[in-house]
Amino acid sequence: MTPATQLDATFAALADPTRRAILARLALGEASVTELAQPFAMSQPAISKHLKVLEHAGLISRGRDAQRRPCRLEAQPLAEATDWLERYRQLWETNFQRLDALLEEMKAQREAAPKPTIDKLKGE
Amino acid sequence: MTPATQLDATFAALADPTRRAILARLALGEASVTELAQPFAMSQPAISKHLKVLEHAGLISRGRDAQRRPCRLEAQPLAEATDWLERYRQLWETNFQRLDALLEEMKAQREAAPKPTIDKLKGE
DNA sequence: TGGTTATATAACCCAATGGATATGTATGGC
DNA sequence: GCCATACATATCCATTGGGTTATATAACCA
Repeated sequence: MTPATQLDATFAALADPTRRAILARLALGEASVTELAQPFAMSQPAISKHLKVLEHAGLISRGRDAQRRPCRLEAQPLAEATDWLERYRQLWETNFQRLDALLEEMKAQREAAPKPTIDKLKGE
Repeated sequence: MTPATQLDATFAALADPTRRAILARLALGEASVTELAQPFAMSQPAISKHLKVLEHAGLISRGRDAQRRPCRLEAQPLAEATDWLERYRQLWETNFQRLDALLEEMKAQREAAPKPTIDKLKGE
């Protein structure tokens, strides 16, 4: 899977509150499908579908214990998603600093050339 | 918007590669719709739709400069998403340590009671 | 005023998603 | 072998999502 596709799958999987709740539950330890389904007002097949999505995204893996198929959290895709977010959050912060610097600069020569764009954006 | 709904919108917005690319571009500084559309083999309305999704998720905001509607990255939802991910990644790590401890314990008394589940999961 | 540029909206298409119910399959206990 | 348990798969349905083209709106320019 290409990195972009992996991120697609990871973020798409995380976009559903049921699936995030399942991951939250799995962060406390492995659990069977029935155990995972219990808190939700939803059919068991619906949960199985969600688990399939999570498994396809690599966010969980599953074992076998008699009839049970215990699910377990896999952290690597979460780490990749975090990395992506962190990277752009940092870029944004530096950009924000640059913007602030720009505003300072403009303030110094305010009368010479008014530029409404930045001021407007800054105010929002 | 409830926190869960906000996370829904944020992760759903991030699940599309075009939208992630737009955010990456905006991390370098604000840009107009046309500028954002230029790198993509996609119609302008398609980009406008993506921007609407990003704006609805609070990931961007928009100003006005004559006909242009400059877009600007908004970092707060990114921060919230990062927080969510970090929280569960950390929980998972502690859980992983507990699992390792459990494996040690089982190893010590291996002959008494074989439990295939954990071994299988560990191997994947 | 009329034209050009930048962007938004409308209407439509098709594929994917999230849910349901019904049924199939695998495993263990008796 | 038979039944129960745990889960998966099949099918269906309504909604959403990402794309298109065509058209409307908004702001500047001559």
